[in-house]
Order: sequence, then structure tokens, then C-alpha cells
Amino acid sequence: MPRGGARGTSKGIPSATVSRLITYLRVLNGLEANGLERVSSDLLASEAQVSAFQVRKDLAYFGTFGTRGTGYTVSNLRDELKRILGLTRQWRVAIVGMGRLGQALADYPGLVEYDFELVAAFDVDERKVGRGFGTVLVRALDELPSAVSELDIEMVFLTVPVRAAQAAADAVTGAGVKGILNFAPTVVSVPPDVRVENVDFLAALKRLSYFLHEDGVVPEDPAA
Amino acid sequence: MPRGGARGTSKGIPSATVSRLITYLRVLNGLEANGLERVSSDLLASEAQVSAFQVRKDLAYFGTFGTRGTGYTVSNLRDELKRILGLTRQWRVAIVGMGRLGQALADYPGLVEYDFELVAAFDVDERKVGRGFGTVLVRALDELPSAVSELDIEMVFLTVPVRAAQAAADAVTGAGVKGILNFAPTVVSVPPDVRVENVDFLAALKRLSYFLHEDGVVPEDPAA
DNA sequence: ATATGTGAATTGATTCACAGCG
DNA sequence: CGCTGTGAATCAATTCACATAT
Repeated sequence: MPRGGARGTSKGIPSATVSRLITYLRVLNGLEANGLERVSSDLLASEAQVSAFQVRKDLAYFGTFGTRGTGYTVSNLRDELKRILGLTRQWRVAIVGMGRLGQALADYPGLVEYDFELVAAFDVDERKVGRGFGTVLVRALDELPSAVSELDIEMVFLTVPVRAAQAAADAVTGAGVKGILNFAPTVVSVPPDVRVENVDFLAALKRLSYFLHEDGVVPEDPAA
Repeated sequence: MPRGGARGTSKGIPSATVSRLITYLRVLNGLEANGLERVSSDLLASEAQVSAFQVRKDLAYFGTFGTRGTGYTVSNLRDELKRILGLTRQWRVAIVGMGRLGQALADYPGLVEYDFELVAAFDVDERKVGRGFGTVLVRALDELPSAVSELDIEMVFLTVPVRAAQAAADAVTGAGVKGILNFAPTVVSVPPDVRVENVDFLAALKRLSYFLHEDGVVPEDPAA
């Protein structure tokens, strides 16, 4: 019965809204780079490919940021969105699984740019332990619990094979990490206070397969 | 204002359903590898981390695949899902943008495994043209129109920088490709008969930031 | 007895229309 | 007047209860 203090911490915000806020933030950065100072919900909407209603409703979940009759100030709205999304501080991340993908992420310059600081990397493979990638040395997986508290690791990129994903997720959450960016093409289950976001290239590829295929498929007729 | 253009599906099937079907297929493959022959909606649901109602409703959009009182035959349901998802045939794909990510995808063995055949790669950079990655040679971008028809390219992985994404998408759709797997962290707009699926690691990372940050944020108090 | 398949109820998200403020 | 902010209406998705088949 969620009737009482509906004003508590932001619950009940559609996760589609969060995704769109990220798009709005990108659009604003682009507009700002072009020297634009003001923006209307209409312009923002067309750039983000949603309706203006949607833009205003999404923003309204978090407060009122515009001026009636005028619109929004680009830099102001951009700052508000960064604040809402938790992007005004650094996040300390580690990579678990230093295969091809883990190595690529360790070298990715975009991380630093967006204030995500890579502070550790882990792998089970003895031969990889001690090697350096990007700014970090690879550690053995059993160092994870101590490293999480010593280095204050807040998020982990899970880049291990499917067969190792659940065990690795258990180790990560057992060590106290509350956020997992899961690149393994599988469902991982975690305690309720841990958040998992999936980055699933193969699933996206199969969705594409479905939608391209779709036009040629006739659904079964339940005429019985 | 995007009127009428239902971005979901053409047949009224929730796109969340399509995503879940992909998960069910993975679960079934796992169960089959373990020698299981029968499965109930309950088991499938718990493995996929959804409700059994959801599993049955998702399947019901496409037909009836189970036996009352018994459940589903693993191999049969797996085959049906592959058929529904368009995964019973090969798909011919090309990569546009042979930077780090494009190169990594060209080498990725998972593509072949899932019947996605890489038939071409493109880049604007003169110095990359002619080099080989995986099974293909890099071509100049202006060869795209002829290559699409000659090689029957059906999907493209868009792995170019954000600033080049829209122009590249225009070139791709102009050449007649109907499916784009967009890895660039930006919205690309395409004609209504083209499907775009996004693989957006930075967006997932920012969603994680939001949800971890969330607990510490107090929404604005309208006492001004 | 058991587990699927499905109309109906419920919950959630999006769209709308216009009130409210600059 | 113009454009934001928001309750109300519409639309979509999920949950449920149970009839139905083996």
C-alpha cells in the first residue's frame, strides 16, 4: 500500500524516463557546443525524437527547470540533468574479466572523459595477473573483497564468459558492490539492493533479426 | 511530432516481449545442454527472472507451443523461438566504421556461431582501405551502394564516431539497408521502414550512475 | 491432477488539453 | 501571447483467475 509519503526518494520514475534524460543531456551538450543558450521542449523533443509532452513530463518528475513563455536555459538544464543522473561526481569502477572486451574497456578513453575512474581489474587467469592494461594492473579474483573496500569500488564491469557470469556476480555483490554493468549475454541474479544494467550486443542483434524477419512471418492462426 | 510511427512493433507485439523471447531462447539452450527435455512455464520464468504469467502471455502472441498438464518440449520450443526471431537463416552483415570497436567486432567469433555472416567492412580513412580484418577487406565508404546490392548486405553495424553517425546512417539507408545496429552514443534518424537497435554502453553506465546515486538524492522541494 | 492458454482486471506509461506564469 | 507544468484521459503492458486440455 504505497499511499503515504509519496515524496520520498525518487521511486516510481519510469526507467524509460531515465534513458530519455540521458538522451536529453546529450542533445543539450550538442546544442551548447553550437553556442545555443536557450532551448524549448519542442526543439529538445525533435532532437531526441520524442514528443514535447514527453520531454516536459520527464522533467516534471524531478522539478521545474524552465521559464514559461521562454523555455530552458541550455547550460542550466544540462547541469540539472547531470545532477539528477548522478554525474556530478566521480565513480570508481573495476573490470572483472580481462578478456578481449575487458582489455578494450580498460583502454577506452571515454571513461575518464565522463568521470568514471578505473581503479582495478580482475581475472581468474594466473597468466594475466600482474599484467597492466590502461592505468591498472590485473589482480587475482580472490583479492576482490579486500580491493573493494580499500579502493572504494562502486561499480563493476562484468566482462566474463557466460558460464562464469553468475559466480562472478556473486563474488562482486558479496564484496559489497551495488552496481553491475553486465556485458555477458545472460541473466544474472543479484540481491535486491544491487542494480544490474545489461549491455547486450547479441540481444540487440537478435531483436534486429526479429524486426527484419517479422514482415515475412504470419503468426499462427488460433482458429479452432 | 512523430505521429503514427509506432516504434514498438508492426504487429502489436510489445518490444519487451521480443527481448524476453531472446532470454527464453538462451535459457532453453542452457537447459538443453543439461539434457533437460521438458520445461514448465514456471521453470522458464524463474530462470529468466520474470513471472510464469509473463512467459505464457509472451508465447501466446505467437501461437500455442505447450501441452496442458505437461509443459513444453525444450527442443521444440527452442526451434519455435528461433523461427519466431528469424534465427533460422543466415543474415548478411557489414561493419561501417573500422575503428577499435569495428575491428573488434570483425574478429568476434560469436557472429559466425549465431549465423551472422560478415561480408564487408567500410571506412572513410584511406589508410585503412584495403587492410584485412577477420574475414573481410576494408572498402571505401563510397563503395557502399554497389556493395549492398552485390553482396546482399541486410544489416549494418554502425561503429563510427558520434559526429559521423547520422551521415553514415543516411548513406547506409540510402543504399537500401533496412537494419542498423547502432553503437554510436547518439540518436540516429532513419526512414520509417528501417529498424535501428542501439547498443549503448555509455547510456547503460549512466543509468547505473542514476540508480546508485538515486538513494542519496532528495527531489526538489517546491517551497520557493 | 496438473500446467497451459486467455479474457478480464489492474497497473503503468504516454498523450492530451489547458491552466498558470513570464 | 508563448511555452512550461500538470491533472485527466487514453493507451499499452502486466498480472491475475480460471476454463481447458491431457
